[in-house]
Amino acid sequence: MEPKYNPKEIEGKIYEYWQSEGCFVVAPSKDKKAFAISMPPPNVTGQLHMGHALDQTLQDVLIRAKRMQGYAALWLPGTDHAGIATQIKVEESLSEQGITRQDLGRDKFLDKVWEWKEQYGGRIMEQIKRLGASCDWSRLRFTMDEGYARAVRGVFVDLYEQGLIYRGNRIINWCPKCTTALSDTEVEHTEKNGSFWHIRYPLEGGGGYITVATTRPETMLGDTAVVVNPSDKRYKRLIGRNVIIPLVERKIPIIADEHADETVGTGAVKITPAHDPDDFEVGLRHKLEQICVMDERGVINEHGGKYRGMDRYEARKAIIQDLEAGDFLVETEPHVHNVGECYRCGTTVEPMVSKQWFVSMKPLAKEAMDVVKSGEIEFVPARFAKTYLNWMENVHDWCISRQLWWGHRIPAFYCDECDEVLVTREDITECPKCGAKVVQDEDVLDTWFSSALWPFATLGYPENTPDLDYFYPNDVLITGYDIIFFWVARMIFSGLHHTKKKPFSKVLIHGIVRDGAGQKMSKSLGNGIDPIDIIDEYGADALRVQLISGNAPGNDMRFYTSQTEAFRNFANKLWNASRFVLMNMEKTEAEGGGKLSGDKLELEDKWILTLVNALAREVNENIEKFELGIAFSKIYDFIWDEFCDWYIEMVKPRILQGETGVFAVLTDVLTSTIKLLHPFMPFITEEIYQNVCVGDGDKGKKGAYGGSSISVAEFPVYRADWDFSAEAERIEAAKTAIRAIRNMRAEMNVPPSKRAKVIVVTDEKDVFKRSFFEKLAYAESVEFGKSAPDEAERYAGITCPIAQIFVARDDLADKAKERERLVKERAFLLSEIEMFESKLSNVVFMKKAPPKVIEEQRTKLANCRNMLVKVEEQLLAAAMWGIEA
RNA sequence: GGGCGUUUAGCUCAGCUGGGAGAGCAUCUGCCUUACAAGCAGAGGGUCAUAGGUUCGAUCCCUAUAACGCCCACCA
Repeated sequence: MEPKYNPKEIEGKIYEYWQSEGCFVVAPSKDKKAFAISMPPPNVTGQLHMGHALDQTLQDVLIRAKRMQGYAALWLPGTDHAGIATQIKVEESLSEQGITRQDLGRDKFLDKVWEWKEQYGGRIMEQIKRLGASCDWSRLRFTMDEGYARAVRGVFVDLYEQGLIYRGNRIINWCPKCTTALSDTEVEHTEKNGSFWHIRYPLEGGGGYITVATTRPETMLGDTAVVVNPSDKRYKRLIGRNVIIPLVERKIPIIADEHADETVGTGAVKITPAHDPDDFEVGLRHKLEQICVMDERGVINEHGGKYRGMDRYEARKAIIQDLEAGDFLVETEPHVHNVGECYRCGTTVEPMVSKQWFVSMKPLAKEAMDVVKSGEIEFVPARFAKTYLNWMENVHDWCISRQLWWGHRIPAFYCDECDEVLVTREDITECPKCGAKVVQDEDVLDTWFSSALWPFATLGYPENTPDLDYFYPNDVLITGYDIIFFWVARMIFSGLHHTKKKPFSKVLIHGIVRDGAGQKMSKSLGNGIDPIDIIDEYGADALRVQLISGNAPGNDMRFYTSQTEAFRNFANKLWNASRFVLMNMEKTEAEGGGKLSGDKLELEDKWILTLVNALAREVNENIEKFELGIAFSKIYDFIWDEFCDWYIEMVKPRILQGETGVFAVLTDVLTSTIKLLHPFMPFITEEIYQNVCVGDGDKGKKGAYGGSSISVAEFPVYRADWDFSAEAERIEAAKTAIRAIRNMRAEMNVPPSKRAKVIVVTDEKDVFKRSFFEKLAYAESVEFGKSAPDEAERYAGITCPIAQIFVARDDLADKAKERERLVKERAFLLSEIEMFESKLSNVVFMKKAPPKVIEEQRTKLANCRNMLVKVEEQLLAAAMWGIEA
């Protein structure tokens, strides 16, 4: 093993080893319980970003832990065709050659997209492998592969036949750049500074004006009414009269509707049913005409008179100029309002009436809410259930048709002759009713319509396959809070409706990864950090644990490479500890991994075994609660602080003396520890396992990846027979003593090279081993005594729980510093004592506090008092030998 | 207009169901102590946002306030 851990050298070959051993391939098994996670499918042509890395890591930690715990653990990977995103990408690349998709035509364009998919489709999966993801790659799926497409089509037909999918002319969000309809979730709202234009609409036949206010004057081209509130006294007499739209010169009525709010604007609202969701509703109530004034690119159409051919913003400018010129513009008021933007391209969305396909949400939403309310599906952290329910409560019908070419084509066929609409599982060419030719709907389905089926369509649905039976419902879904509505919600109602089962039991939600300045990482800002670069430099393990550490569930986190470095260092620490064990084992030809027998164990062995044992228990508990970061930090602390800094140092003298039995403990502890760590840091733990952990299970040849992998080893659990709490406490006392000596020496600036005689006064000699002080506390020699040494002035005294330590101070330090230390110590003890005393003399505390707490306080008080006595003795002695106290 | 989150050491953040606050980085001091300088040993640094309340006891529970951030919503 090299002195420095070099992840780059080993990660690739380890991943290959796992794959060749088939460590991640899983099948239904009678002997095992299933545990299944479906990977949120990334965009097929996308590239790995930090958000994925976080998401993948969480899933991998869980699935690896479950695999080791003996579950048939399935992590099913796959990619999403990502309709708009992919189509835009391919169109962009074509436009570099000056080609549009229309030039190519639908079929040829789709060929190009498939080519594109073939070219880039494997990229992100390869990147996910770099992270160490333990997916069952034999089950890789794609949302447009053959079986999946059948599932999607079947579901569409089912919903249609059940009356839950309908086609209708309704107002939808339209992206003029992507030239497609969008669902509500695909629109992002941003606050923008705009204007509120007050415009005079002259009354028909003269007699004045009614002033309306609007933020989008260009829509006046499609106005079909002005509404006022029926109780608005200002306008009561005008209800029923007509106004003439300025510039347009069209006559429209003034009507009464509650929609108008007296307190907003002028209290009179112009109504454009074809271009505003509110107005659309008003229009329906009053049977108003819908005049669509824009084409699919947001350009004014033939209904716009002289403005025809202008882009919507050009038209707005021109209209305002003309209004001003015609003295129709009363006022221009600055106004902040929310503008909807396309989540893919950022273009301002245009509400438009259009014929689209919709999923009827109300009937589906009820069950989807019940299952969360009852706790059958549990969100972690729980607060996201509220977010989910709130959304589901107010959900609108879901517009699922997209005017794109890349995606699942809507399986609806229209008859040329009899206008029959046919929604079918198989393609048809002629109308079964009249025999005329039929044409298929041009549109495709919302990508999210197909990804909503992911947990079951990937397992064979609609066929009732053994896989579906065994791995469905999934156990956990892991994803970011930003796609709860897009995906999680839709999977829940889709799963419930189509399979009659919930798709998963728990939803683990995480936040997003931001850059060091707290900014969202994005391509346009150029502040993204490429996970692959990080892996290249620091290793996948370091990246993984960084991503799951130091942040509360569901919260966002910031990414600092200084953190990655810290975890890289941790990997190196573990590496070197393992190297130490291995090197010494080879040197002494000791056998590791032998059976541990309790009667041969030293105190410190029992101590460390007790700690690993407790660690195993806690890590299991934390993982069960999805507290992965907490679990990891416990392992981290154990390895670095307890195992490396204390245990290994404690046993070094034994190794030097040629004791070989200690290697059984060393390898046992190391093996348990790296098993616990493996889900978090899979690569380094495998490498160590293969090199050091001889004798574990059916391990093959050392260093050759010959035998079984740690990834399928048994996960450590708590064992009552390895719990030596009493002995462990003794070692803590020894540690305290050693720390106290170090502390004193440091305060007096004594270099480690200056060794000093140590006298230990204690009743428990075996706790305070000579070698501990020699190795860990720079002792020159160690003596045990029954009481303080005679020439007290030649020693610095340190008071600890079950011992008093005297360090020969002849050459160590000046007396003034020593006195200072004692005085400080005394002051500290006095303040502690005062605090405990006041607590214990509080009658209400004594009456109400739990006995355990009272006992604790008492013990602490007693300890402090004992120590105070010793400290004062020393101060007294100091006074006797002439140091002012 | 609703809902949610955050506020803890110089920086970034932990702190699981209340019993006197931790990590990493940074800073300071001393060490190349044969696993590791990507290291070892020590140190400094916090009235846990503010004001009330519950409690024997509050960083933790309740109420209000402030600042910042996020999500949802058809206010022209």
